[in-house]
Amino acid sequence: MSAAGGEEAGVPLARLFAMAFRSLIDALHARLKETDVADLRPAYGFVLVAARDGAPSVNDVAALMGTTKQAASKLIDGMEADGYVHRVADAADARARRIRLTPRGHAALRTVEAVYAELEAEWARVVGRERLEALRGDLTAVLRSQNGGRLPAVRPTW
Amino acid sequence: MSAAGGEEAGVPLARLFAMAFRSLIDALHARLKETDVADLRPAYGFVLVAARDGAPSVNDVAALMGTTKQAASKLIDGMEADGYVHRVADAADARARRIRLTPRGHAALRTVEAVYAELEAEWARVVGRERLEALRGDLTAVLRSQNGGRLPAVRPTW
DNA sequence: GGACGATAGTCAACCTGTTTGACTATTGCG
DNA sequence: CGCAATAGTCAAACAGGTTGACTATCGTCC
Repeated sequence: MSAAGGEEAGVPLARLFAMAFRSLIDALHARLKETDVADLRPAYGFVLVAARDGAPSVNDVAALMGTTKQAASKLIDGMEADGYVHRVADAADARARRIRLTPRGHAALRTVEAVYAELEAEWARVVGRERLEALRGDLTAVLRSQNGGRLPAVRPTW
Repeated sequence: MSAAGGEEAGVPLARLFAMAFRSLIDALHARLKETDVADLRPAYGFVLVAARDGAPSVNDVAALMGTTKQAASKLIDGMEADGYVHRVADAADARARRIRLTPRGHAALRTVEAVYAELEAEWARVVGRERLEALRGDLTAVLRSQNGGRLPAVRPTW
């Protein structure tokens, strides 16, 4: 008797989300293993995207990830050591340091996005593009509605 | 179409899943804080449900969670110490030990299910019951199709 | 009916990532 | 100015997980 059995009735959404997340992240990093960004850790991708869209501070990263700023700082330390980002002084606030992508970071982002796009395409092949976008829209709507219009932090509380 | 770089343009599904999972788990445990099962750790719920549906072995739990059997054993140690489950000998295999719910485990499961049902109901209130079930069905379909018909492990690889 | 590889589980050591707590430097505001 | 609030770091402790080694039992093949 398998512990993964008894699945016919509605599987709890929490479990589905956990599996879906893990599934995507695992597949992504499995494929990245064969590229020049094989050392990418799971959390890196989120920071890379954030750094493309803006120039997040340590606190921004902490808020994005849902950790303390100390943990965010260490995460950035790692990414900096791996050459993906670097810290730059904030022109307007001498306390703050902003994260910027290095050339390697830009390249990594492009690779990640290409591979990730494939993964979503494979999902679309199963349920159809339309349902996939409905799913994205519904999820976004619920998360925003429960969070004052903003999106919550990403890191699973485990 | 909204301004470039905004979040309205497709948020990556991986991120949405991560946020959705965290959101549900956080809300669940926030509400459980005020019950008699305040010491429930995030992973416990999955094991409780598995132990309701069957009598999982340590290896079953490891497969369900996506960890090593050592980690699963430790998890069960904790649940046993907290009085939620206990290990019983397997009638057919002297090597195996099966997990069973204690009375407290059953009570906890009932509480968790009641609170969790509320959470899903709140989701349904935003997107509608129908779309929620479509979402559940689509997710289940994709995960199964990519996993030889079975559902994959739950624990996020982080 | 033994021998042997495979399987279930545990123990112990270690590793990684996160938190808690304390501290410095800068900012904004009364 | 004076001072609370904010941005960030350092350091120690912790939690949960992994790797590796080991025991006991099972199943199979001869």
